[in-house]
Amino acid sequence: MSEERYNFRTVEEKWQSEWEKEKAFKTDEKSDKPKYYALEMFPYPSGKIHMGHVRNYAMGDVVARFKRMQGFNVLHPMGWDAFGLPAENAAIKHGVHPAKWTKENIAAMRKQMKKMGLSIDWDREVATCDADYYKHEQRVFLDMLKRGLAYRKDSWVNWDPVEQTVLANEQVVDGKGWRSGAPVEKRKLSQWSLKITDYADELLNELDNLDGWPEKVKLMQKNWIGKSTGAYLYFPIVGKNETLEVFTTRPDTLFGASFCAISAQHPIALELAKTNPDLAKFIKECEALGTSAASVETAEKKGFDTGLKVEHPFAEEFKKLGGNPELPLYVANFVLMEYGTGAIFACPAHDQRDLDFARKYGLPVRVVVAHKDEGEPVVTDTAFADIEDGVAVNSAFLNGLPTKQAIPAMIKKLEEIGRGKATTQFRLRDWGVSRQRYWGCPIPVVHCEHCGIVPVPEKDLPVLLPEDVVFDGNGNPLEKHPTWKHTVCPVCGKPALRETDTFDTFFESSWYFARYCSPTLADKPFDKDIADRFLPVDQYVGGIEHACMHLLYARFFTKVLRDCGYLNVGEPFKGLFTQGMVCHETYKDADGNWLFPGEVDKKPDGTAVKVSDGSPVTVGRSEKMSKSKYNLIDPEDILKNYGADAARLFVLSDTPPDRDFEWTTAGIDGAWRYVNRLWRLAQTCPAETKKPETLTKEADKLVRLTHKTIAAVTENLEKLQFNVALAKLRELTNAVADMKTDDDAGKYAYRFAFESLTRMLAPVAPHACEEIWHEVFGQKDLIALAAWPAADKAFLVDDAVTIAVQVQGKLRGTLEYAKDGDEEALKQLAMQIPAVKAQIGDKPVRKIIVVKNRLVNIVV
RNA sequence: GCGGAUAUGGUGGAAUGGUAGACACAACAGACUUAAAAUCUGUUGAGGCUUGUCCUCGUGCGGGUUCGAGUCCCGCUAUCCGCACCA
Repeated sequence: MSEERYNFRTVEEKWQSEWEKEKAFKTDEKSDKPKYYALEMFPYPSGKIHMGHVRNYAMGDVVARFKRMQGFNVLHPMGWDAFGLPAENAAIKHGVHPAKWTKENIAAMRKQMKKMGLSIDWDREVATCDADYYKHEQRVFLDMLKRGLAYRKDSWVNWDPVEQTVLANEQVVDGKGWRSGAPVEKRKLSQWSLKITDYADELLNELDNLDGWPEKVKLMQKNWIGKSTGAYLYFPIVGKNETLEVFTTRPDTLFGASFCAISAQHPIALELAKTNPDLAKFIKECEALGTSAASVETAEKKGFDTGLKVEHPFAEEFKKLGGNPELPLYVANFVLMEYGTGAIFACPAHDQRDLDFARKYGLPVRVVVAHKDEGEPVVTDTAFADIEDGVAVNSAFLNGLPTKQAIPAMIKKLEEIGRGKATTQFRLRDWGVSRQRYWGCPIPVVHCEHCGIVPVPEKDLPVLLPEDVVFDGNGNPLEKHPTWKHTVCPVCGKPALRETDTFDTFFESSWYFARYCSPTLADKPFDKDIADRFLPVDQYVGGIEHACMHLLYARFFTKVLRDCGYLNVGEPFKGLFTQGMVCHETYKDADGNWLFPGEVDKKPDGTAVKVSDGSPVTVGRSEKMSKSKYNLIDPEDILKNYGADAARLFVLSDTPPDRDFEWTTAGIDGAWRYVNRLWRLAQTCPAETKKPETLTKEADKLVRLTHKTIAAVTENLEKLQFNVALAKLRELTNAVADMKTDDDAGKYAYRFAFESLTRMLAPVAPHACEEIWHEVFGQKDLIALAAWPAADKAFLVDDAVTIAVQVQGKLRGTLEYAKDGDEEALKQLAMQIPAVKAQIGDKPVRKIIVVKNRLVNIVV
């Protein structure tokens, strides 16, 4: 206590080992306290934690510690999303085995995370690449197979013809393989899919019950599921005994049809390409875009006229309206095979994409929807796609019908003549879980020539990954393994082949939150009773980038687990919070090369120079920290030089947690100074003083402020408004520092306020607060397990309030007035303010609006 | 392209439709010091003059609703996130 400077290194180390020794954060499954499950999205073990992790885990840890102090039995676990591509890339590049690479990365990251002082029950740690973990999901997969939820389906993949390997979307750069540089091809593979679409309605409907989720995420999931009602339409192909089936949400625009278009992967296109080399070439061109929807839809719209014609379902009427009932059929690069039927009919006047395409290829544009008030639109470069205020025109039997009635009217007519039928379509597609990769969970089935696909019997689980594999960047290492895939059929006993695909890593992350409930249970994924007690997760914290895929897959998986009898809950995450990214300024030297922050010396005027030679540096805007832009700050350095408390304080201060956060040196310096200031205030904290009969005015003010701060901070933390909570705590800190301690009232108030402050800061800066708790307040037990302070309501309201006085809604003065005081007298007082009088002048007062205890507004 | 979000001083941001700028950073001035660091005190949205308990303007841009709009509504612009094999 004699040290002037706070030594965070010894203090942080001391309490971290103390917490570990005491098993302070171990979750007692038998506790009768109410449970609280706090969870952050588990990390991929890349080898080092980054600032995004620091921000994420700081938030989750504050929630966990806050709830623990509020008396909850908190479950706060951590683990590793340990399968995935980077380990395999490292194996190809550096020759290190994925298992070894992953294990070492986990050890390094665990060490860093422990230095953050997170209140985690490390006894529950899981790594998804352990057979003890993945064997359970093999069993769940067999359940899915039994229930018909897992099935084989042809899917398109990016194929690198040089590496003979399937590429991930991120491995396709400008239509070429990132290592080989060869133009990618699309290949159709028979792969495992899960019927998430069976659950589409439930996934959609239950969003309404997820009150603890941000509206934006629920909206994104709703749009991702994309339930839309519309119709299938049938267009006979002229001169052939075939019919083109299309899906549309706007059958009411059928009389505006201009052409039909099919995807480059549509069976008709593939068939025609066999005898048409130009079309084959065009399809190749489309394939070079890869399989990602974004690249397909942002590419310049291109088409290829197949020469085929399709017949309009209402050929007679269409002819009478001046249309040519034989519509050209194009292959178009923007039509997705995965959605609907892979074929569309195009109405350029009322769909922007169709219009762009029609203009390019000189196809007709027929207006068939008018605005109900403004009449027929003039379509030049902008399609009129409004459905709220549209009315059908130039459309035979639909004329005059508002769009919303025209749609069902058209469907009814189509059904009558057998040229279409109503349907509900989901944008959501079944979840393709097959990956042609080594570093993943083996899919537990056997392909037998005689018996077909045979599940591996439960007694033979787990199907283990072989360790002796070769990584040369060519093909799937599992497929190429000399012996591994050769086995015998569990049914007939004849030689058979193992499935060499592994699971998508989203499979592991879809149920890890349940595994934490029973992390070491050998014969089952988790104990049903314990899972039912601790699930759903009360507060889940992670990045917004997972809004659709991970969060939807986890919801789906939970429902499947429920239906297979593993647990009773149907939704995994009761509360969800999505934090923003961590950003930093970017720097480039005169030659345009990126520079690390450490290579740059910033001047007070905002300009910057290179440390090495003083040459000028261009300061770019703040962007998401990334390796490619060199704008990284290593948490390791920060923890070493400033300590965990300062780092945690900084990432939670100033910026709302859901927004992007800008890392600055000034900011971390400021947080570090605050920890030191707290320490100095601790040094001057008076010894325990009996509460005097009456408090001085100043002491009373501080006590009141303390209670108000407790109330505000409690509310802010419940809402995860860490930045606002910390601002309030700063205010209280300033008030404590201003408190004179030359009388007993002052001594009492100081100590009371400072003790409350210490408790409230404990979740954010746990080490410093623990030290103060023991050294200044002489406590024997941990502050981590102490009680959260309670605000006394009697101190929350003041006798006098400040009333704003406005004229015409503009502030002209303020008044101190008794709380809930007489309104008539208040009005008179307000009128007496000179500035108010001056504003009113000789204008008559029309009315006076009084908002109780807040303001008076005089309208003249 | 489609879907989702964001925009307030020099900077990060605060603000149940009711006193815009809390809290912090930076900057400037002062105290302490041989000096620096640290610390403490003060000033700090812009403009104006009559320097006041003053006036005008001000929350990305253009409109609207209201006694009153950063907040609600309509239309833009810019930036960010996701788009199904990165996790």
